[in-house]
Order: sequence, then C-alpha cells, then structure tokens
Amino acid sequence: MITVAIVEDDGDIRESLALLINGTPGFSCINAYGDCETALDGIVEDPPDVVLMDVGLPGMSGIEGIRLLKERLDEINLLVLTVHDESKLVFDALCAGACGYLLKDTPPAKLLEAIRETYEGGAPMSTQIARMVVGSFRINPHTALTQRETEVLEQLCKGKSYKMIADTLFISEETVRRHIKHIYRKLQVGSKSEAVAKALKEKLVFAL
Amino acid sequence: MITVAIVEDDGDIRESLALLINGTPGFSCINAYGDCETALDGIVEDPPDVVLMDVGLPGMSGIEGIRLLKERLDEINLLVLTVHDESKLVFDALCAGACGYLLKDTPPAKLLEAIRETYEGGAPMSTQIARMVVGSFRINPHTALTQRETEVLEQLCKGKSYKMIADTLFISEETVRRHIKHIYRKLQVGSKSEAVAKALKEKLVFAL
DNA sequence: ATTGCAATGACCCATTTGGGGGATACAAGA
DNA sequence: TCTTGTATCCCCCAAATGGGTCATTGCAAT
Repeated sequence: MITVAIVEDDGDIRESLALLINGTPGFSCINAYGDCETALDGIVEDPPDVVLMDVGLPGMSGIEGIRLLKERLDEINLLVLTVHDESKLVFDALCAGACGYLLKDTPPAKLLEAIRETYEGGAPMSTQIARMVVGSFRINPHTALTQRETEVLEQLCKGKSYKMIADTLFISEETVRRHIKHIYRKLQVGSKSEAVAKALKEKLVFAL
Repeated sequence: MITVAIVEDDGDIRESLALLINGTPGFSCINAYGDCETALDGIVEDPPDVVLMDVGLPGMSGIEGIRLLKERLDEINLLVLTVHDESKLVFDALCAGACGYLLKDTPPAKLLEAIRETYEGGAPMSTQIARMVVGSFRINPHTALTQRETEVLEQLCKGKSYKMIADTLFISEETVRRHIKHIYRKLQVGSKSEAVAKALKEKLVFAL
C-alpha cells in the first residue's frame, strides 16, 4: 500500500485526486491540504510515501514549500503536479528538492504509475519536462573560442589562477593572460568570475 | 513508421535489437553499425528518426561519437542504451547531446516505448538514471554559510565585482570584502573564481 | 548579564588581475 | 605571395582582489 498526501488549493481537483487514489487498489490518500503552511506541519507529523504537490499556490510559494519540507524531512518523495511548464519553475522545483514533475494533462493511469515509480525510487516527468531537463545539460557547440582558449576557460571554471593555469598547460603566465584577454573579448566580459558565470550559464565547457 | 539505427559493437545484441525493432509494427531498423566511425558516416548519409547507441564501444568513445554526430546532425534524436550506470558517463552523454539514457536491463516493451517517446519529443530514462539526473539539481541545504554570505556568494556566481555587489545589496564595499573573507574561510578557497567553482559544483546557491 | 554570532564599516599592503602596447613562429588560405 | 588566425612570449601600469587587524551594533542563547 502506497500512502499519498495531496497539496492543492483547488478543492475540486483535490477531491478528484483523492478519489482517484483511494479508488485504486494499492494506493491510499492519507491526507489532503489546501495550502503549504498546514501541509508542512501535517506532512511532517504524518509522512506519506509520496507527496503530490501543486506549485501555483496562494500564500507561500510552492517552491519555498518544497524547500522547507525537504529541509525537515529530507527523505520525503515529492512529486510536483501543475499546469505550469515554464522552465524557471521546473528547475526551481527540482533545485528545491522535488523528485519528479508532472503536468496536469497527465492521464490518471499515468499519474498513478508516476506515483508508484516515485515510490520505487524513480523520477517521473512529463515528456516535455524530461526533454527540458535533459536539454539543460547540452554543451553549446557553437563557440567562437579556439581550442586553446576553451582549455583555458575550462581551467578558469575550476577556479585556477593565471599561474596555476600556466603550470597546468605548460605555457608561460603571459600566454595565459593573452588567451584570457581574447576570451574576455569574445564572451564580452571583463573578469574571471564573470567569464566563469557566462561559461557555465551558456554551457561552453564540459563539467565544472 | 519510426525508423531506427543501431550502434552496438556486440553482434548478438545488435541482431536481437534489430529483430525486436523490425518485428514490431510501426518500427523499422534501417541500419545497424558495429562502431562509431562507420556509424557516423552512415547516419549522416541516411538519418533515422532515432539512433540507439551503446557507449562502451571499442575505438572512438561513445561520448565523442555522440558529440560528433550531434555536431553534424543537430536535430538527431539519440538514445543511449548501455550497461554502464556511472554518473560521469551518464552526464557526459547528456552533455554531449544524448536525449535519453536506458540501461540494458530495460525490457523490450519499455525499450520500444522509449523509442516512440523519443520520436515524440520526450527524453526517456531508466528510473535510476532519472533519479540521478533530477538529484543533480538539488541544492545543498547544509551550508555553513549565513544568510547574508549566501546572498553574496550568489552575486559572486553571477560574476559581479565587489563594487557591484555592494551596490546591489546596499552595503559598503568593505562589508562585501568582509563577507567574502568569511566565505573563503568556510569554503576553503582563496579567490572569486574558486569560490564560484565550488559553489556551483556543490550546489550551494540557486540558479546561476 | 554575558557570551557569541551576524552584519556592518574601516585601514594597510602585497599580490593578482585586466587592458594597453609589441613581437615571433607557424599553418592555412585568399 | 600575402594575409589571416592561432599560439607563444615580454613590458607597463592602474585597478581589483585577498589577507591581516580592529571596531560597533543588535540579537539570541546561555
């Protein structure tokens, strides 16, 4: 028996979800909350296997709710269920600790499957969300930087100083300076940390 | 009809996969390659809807193969199918441009479903891979940093200078220096770029 | 009440960094 | 052939940064 708690401000939706879950063998909705504040206490008090949470809530933002909940109950499995598919919201939810993200057009059978998958250690996402998430890893292949400049930028992204980069790449510190000047011009930045920020934001280098 | 190409060095597995795909209505395996080199030319010449690729290949690394293929055919849908579940390999594959990652214990029905999902714009992953991927977004909540220090670190991660941070947070540049000194002590680093690198690697801050 | 921590601000000084020159060598093209 | 681009190195100098010490305020816990 997989126990579920619902956090959803719309009473109708909350009702239907509870009915769906309770009407399915092997699933049980043990609680349903209308806002984050009461949900937080209730869930900590009586933790379900899986939390199903809307993120478009009134009052406390759903994202903040996720963060606080995971802070108190690190192990809790939390699945976002929402109509919102803006990338900022998706990534904020995952950063806050959600372990899955479903859109509200998910058919009931898929929803139940996702709850089970979450319970079993998976991370279900609606297809378009999954594509966004996976796409966020993609390295930007269209770089104006040369091979060597990219190597230097990678070193910068590891936090190395001019001297350390010079030692690593077996070139003089002066040459490192020169490469970095070129990098700054091409990326339109003016400092190491700005270059690192841009490189990581635009995925110009591998790893970190 | 969804067309598929296979890149897999083991002849037996290659055979079975081709048989499975060709034996299923709606799917057609139009090519099967034993190594990356020939696969690259063949796939560019005659692109399938979905490429199914092993990453434990002899010769050219599968990761490099993905990178080169995506460089020439940016739109291609590439699904990794492998026994390897080490996180480095998973993230390298996604960074290189794979749009899904399946382990070889995936049952045939799931595999076909994943191919279809890929074709339809999804990003299928085995459950444990999905959890790794989603988990990689999680912010590290156990920070030794104070609230204010975290705010300063966030600014650093945006590439701001002392002066800009001071203006943003409405404090003097000297106070920024002070906070940064504390950050350096706690993170055991000695420069902005090193702090940024560590903050991002260990997910100490939101976003970028 | 006292202690401790967070946040604020200041001064000094050595090192690193950023931006401006110039120069050589080598390889790929126009 | 001459130009262009990449990679290498050197000098100068001003600004930014990193590290040290010191001090005040307010708040929370002891």
